[in-house]
Amino acid sequence: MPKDSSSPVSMSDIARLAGVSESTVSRALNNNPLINEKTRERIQQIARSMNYKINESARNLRLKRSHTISVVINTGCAGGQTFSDPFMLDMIGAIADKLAQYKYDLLFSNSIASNDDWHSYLMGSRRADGVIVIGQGVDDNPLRELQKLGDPLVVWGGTTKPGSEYCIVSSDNQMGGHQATKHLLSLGRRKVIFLGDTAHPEINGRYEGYRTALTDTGLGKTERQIPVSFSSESGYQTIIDLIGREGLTFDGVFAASDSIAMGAIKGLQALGHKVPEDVAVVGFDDIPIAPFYTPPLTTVRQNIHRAGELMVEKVMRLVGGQSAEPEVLPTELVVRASCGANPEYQPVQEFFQEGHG
Amino acid sequence: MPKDSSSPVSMSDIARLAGVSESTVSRALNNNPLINEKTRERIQQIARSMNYKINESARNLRLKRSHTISVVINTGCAGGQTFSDPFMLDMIGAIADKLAQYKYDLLFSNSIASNDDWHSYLMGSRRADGVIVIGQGVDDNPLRELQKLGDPLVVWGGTTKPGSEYCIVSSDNQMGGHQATKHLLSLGRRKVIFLGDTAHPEINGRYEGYRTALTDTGLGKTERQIPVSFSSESGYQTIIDLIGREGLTFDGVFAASDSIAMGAIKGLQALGHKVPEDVAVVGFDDIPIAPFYTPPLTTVRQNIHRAGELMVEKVMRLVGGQSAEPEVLPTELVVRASCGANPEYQPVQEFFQEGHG
DNA sequence: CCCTGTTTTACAAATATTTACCACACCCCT
DNA sequence: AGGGGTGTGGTAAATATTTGTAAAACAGGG
Repeated sequence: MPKDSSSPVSMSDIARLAGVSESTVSRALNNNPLINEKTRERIQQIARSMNYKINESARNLRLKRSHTISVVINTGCAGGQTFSDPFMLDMIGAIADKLAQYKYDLLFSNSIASNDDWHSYLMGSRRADGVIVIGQGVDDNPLRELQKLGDPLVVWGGTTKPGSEYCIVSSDNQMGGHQATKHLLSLGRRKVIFLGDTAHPEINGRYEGYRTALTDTGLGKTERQIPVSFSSESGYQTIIDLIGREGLTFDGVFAASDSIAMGAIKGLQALGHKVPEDVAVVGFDDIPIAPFYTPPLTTVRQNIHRAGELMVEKVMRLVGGQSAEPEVLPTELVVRASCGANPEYQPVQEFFQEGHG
Repeated sequence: MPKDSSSPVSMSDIARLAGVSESTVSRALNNNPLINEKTRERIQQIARSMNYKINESARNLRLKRSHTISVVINTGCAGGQTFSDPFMLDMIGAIADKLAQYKYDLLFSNSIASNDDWHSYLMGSRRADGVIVIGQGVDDNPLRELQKLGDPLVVWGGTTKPGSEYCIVSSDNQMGGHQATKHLLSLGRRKVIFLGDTAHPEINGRYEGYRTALTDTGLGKTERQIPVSFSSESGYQTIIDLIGREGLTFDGVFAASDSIAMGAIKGLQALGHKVPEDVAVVGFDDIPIAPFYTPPLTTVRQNIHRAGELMVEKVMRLVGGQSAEPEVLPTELVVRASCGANPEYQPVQEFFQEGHG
């Protein structure tokens, strides 16, 4: 029979049972060398037998910390409605796993508005010791503000803007954009459009890579960027509208995310255009469904797991008063069928190669 | 100029500035009627001007609570690697939004193993006032244990097992399975197989619906269930293996999730079978990508948003010492093209109908 | 002016933990 | 035998808040 739940066991209970003072219990449980090994063992034994669990509120109060990191999804779209991109969940999972290694808690927020006071909301009441923000957003003023106040902050984002000195971890978006676009061009495509909202720094990096690939090939004049938000609907509707207005004026699409790419492909198919024969499409992210789409999606893979780990490591350094440098992760082009390079592609090849991941 | 960050402003600072005692400040900030309206106004004004934020650790310590709810993803697959089903993120988002309304924090856990002591981990150190578990899992002993210890607990799951008295919110999985299967049968399919692991109660409910639909139609003998885990890979591989072994012995597939359904469709296509002509497929969840898959996926929609709201409402009741009843949400069949009923389906129809909802 | 009753505010205890400082005992050396 | 170091463990203060109780201030009626 466990203790009465109305009075959970506290340090003073242990102290009374062990016949020592509370401070001794505290030191014993923290393996403080001031305490004799024998007493320490005895006290820890009593604590175990009473199923004692330290009260984190009290400890955090005394130690002026929270042992918690806030994780914020910051896609810019207010209300937090439409962030169901699978990419996000993978990222949060990776962060959660790594934080658990550090025995830190993960406080999740998604409905934080751009005009809120982020410092007050995330750090002000000492709810968290540090913040990880996923997505740099269109307006990074809240992030700058956080950084200026000295809050430990790591951002998953794009390139550093001038005056933004917070620690950014990101994929090499320019490299990814370049890989994707060069690949399309190398397959003979001559009019490749870019689908994505360049107001987001991470998207803008992909756009830059796209542009340099075009100019490298002497096709700089054919550049065309169309702003699209982060959903499949948006990709679909944009393609329908565009072709409805102008006809099919392009033979390649580089989409800023896999979700957008899939919407775009559906739009092309709806209008009777074949992918990849008429239009080749490349996405970004390599979400889990990508190999199983029709056609299987050629895309740029980001190392989400490593990214999550890195962000946690860096935010822990900042919490500990150390410095943390920005870091850029390489991307990898995954060639499947939607680009036209690999019409025979079947997922099974991939899983044999990778030993089922 | 904000205060020196090394000494955040506390109640005693406000008290000194206002020339009153700390207790008066506390009551004033909590709008306690014991405090004269004029002093209250004055104190709140001072607090605002000093950018005062209450220290939640201290408050929680004093009030013996944490103002936090733990949310656990419990798909049973240890390590927390493969839960990137978009369904999960939608659910967590819905829960987070609703918790924010209550001004409660969301503590996120995913790497909790089945053999851990859930109570210690989630509640023991007073980290959370209650727990929401997403997924009943194959083994619900940890959940029973939590409930027996009196922890406020709400579970997203399937049907109640005998002896499990925790509060369950769920979709009407039997209804959904019945809708899906009956739909396939009404389209003339005569050999429909079920893809999913019935060890999970929620999946088992869908399987029950599938079975009753078959027996209702006199096709009970044709029942066939194949265990598949929660990923597209698994759906794909299962179909490849099955047809490789036995040839195409079925003309319909009801998959326990959209991810599985998409993997299965890809497997069928890989072997040269047409969907929906040769085999009709229906999924479950209506994830955002479903309308944009090829063919657009016929599926059973769950009201995730309402589910998240309900779970939060119920867990708050439990935290407040009230009771909370289980609740079952109706499902809705969404007919697109993968079942063969609606070959002309295009996403745009849907979005016009729903006003881009 | 005093008594009563009401309004307003102060005092102090309580929450569970950590830690700087102090005290006691013991042993060895002188 | 006393002094100084060392190994232990206790005392009390500190963290920021809430709340029961006491007390002061104040008004009104006799």
